[in-house]
Amino acid sequence: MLVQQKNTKIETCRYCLVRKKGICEVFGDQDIETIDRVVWRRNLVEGECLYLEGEESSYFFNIISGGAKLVKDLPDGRTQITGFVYPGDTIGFSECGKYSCSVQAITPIRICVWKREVLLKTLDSHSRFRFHLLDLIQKDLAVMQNHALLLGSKTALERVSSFLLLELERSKGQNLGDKNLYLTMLRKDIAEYLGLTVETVCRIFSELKKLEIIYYKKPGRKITVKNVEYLKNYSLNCLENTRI
Amino acid sequence: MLVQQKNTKIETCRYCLVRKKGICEVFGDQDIETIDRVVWRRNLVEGECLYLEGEESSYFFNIISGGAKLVKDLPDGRTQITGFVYPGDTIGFSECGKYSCSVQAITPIRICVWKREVLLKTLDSHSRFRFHLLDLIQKDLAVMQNHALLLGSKTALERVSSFLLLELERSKGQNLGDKNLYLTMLRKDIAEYLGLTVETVCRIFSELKKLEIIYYKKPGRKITVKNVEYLKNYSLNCLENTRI
DNA sequence: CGCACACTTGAGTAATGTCAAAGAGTGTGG
DNA sequence: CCACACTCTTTGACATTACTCAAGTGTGCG
Repeated sequence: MLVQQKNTKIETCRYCLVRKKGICEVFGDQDIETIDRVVWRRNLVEGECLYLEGEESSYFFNIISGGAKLVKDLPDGRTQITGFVYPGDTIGFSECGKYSCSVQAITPIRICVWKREVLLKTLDSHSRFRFHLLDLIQKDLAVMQNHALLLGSKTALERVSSFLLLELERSKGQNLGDKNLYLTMLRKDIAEYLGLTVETVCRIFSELKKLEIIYYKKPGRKITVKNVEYLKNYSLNCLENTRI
Repeated sequence: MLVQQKNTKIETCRYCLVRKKGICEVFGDQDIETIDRVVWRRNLVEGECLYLEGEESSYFFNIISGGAKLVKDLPDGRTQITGFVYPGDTIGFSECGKYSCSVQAITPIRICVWKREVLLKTLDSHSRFRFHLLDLIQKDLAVMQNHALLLGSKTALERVSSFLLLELERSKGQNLGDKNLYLTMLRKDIAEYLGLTVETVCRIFSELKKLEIIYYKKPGRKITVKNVEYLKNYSLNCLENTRI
């Protein structure tokens, strides 16, 4: 899956790919021109890190294209992926001036860079924006709580099912059918996100395939969900407050 | 551990027990008088729920005294505690207008109630408050990410050690010595917080006691940490970004 | 004093992890 | 264009951790 970087020469916020998603959707055409003058853009290759956990945080970032994972590491090499981010998502929230996790590109990505002070100044002068930003973080918090439920209480089958439903939901925007999803990340990433091993994730994938609940051919990236209801039963997403 | 409700008759924000903690610490004496006129207070008995996951959310709350747990349930009875809150902590953040988890008192508690609009209006007219609130939520998010690391990647021993260190940190405010901590919650709560069973939590407590890393007498609520370094090694809190 | 509830401990089990190896896709260089 | 090397995925056999079930201990409260 290739990410096109087109017409960087005339790239402006106004015609940004994520103009109507996430953080920027509250800005009118006039505001967005102001924003345009204070942000800039950057590319990262697959595998590159945007920042590391614990680093001094002076910037916020908006994903324009591609995907990245939020990572926390233990000293002995175990890692936990706390989330995946995609176009329109904002990252760089911090605690005590330090990033609380690392961000690594899982595809080539293009990002928009806001200096922290710029964002805060914008916050100060734009009432709708404040509430919008607050809503975004509250959503992040709710998503993390859901994920804690998954990690702390669900079985491997339930975790993988929940994950597939989230990915199916996320795929709605892209023009695969409403039963197809495309996994940007490796099995290893899925495992580290779900608190399982690669082998367990693979086994559950195979099992779901054997039960004809999902279907996929060899590369295993494009998945067709043949029976959403079963997946929902397995996932126990009781309150349906899914979405990434 | 009894929670005193004293002089409710003349209770004002100015002399509030959490005047200098959490959300209110940014307010000057003049601001706090304004706040005083728009908030009110409420008591809950042990075990009572403040609100339930999925409920329409119109309020924010500040814990004045006592402790509560944030809970998410699965349809079959399994539950995950996503956090504990104590005096000075603010709860009620929501997603799409609904609370993202339930809140249940683990001791008698007294809370301060802010209507959502009041908080937002205050936000709008008080610059320092906005950044403070943003900081608070970012901290919550960082704490949840740490907890996801614990739930997804740590062993039972590591989880319990991490938990004890967090509780030790939290006990700094109370005047137990710097090696003592008091657990407000049941073993069952600890288990549901750490994604383990009661039995496993008990076994690890016993093991740590046998190794003389911690010490406690029968009720098992007051714990003395005899060897913090061992606990830190076990916990793998690599970046030390602990605190609840 | 005795009941209820929380905590603790033990024995056996089930779920997931570990280790190992094979299969499949992709890219590189001869 | 093919062969080789690399990485990712998948599967199998076995090990281990944590769970389940059960019983016993202790404490506080009526």
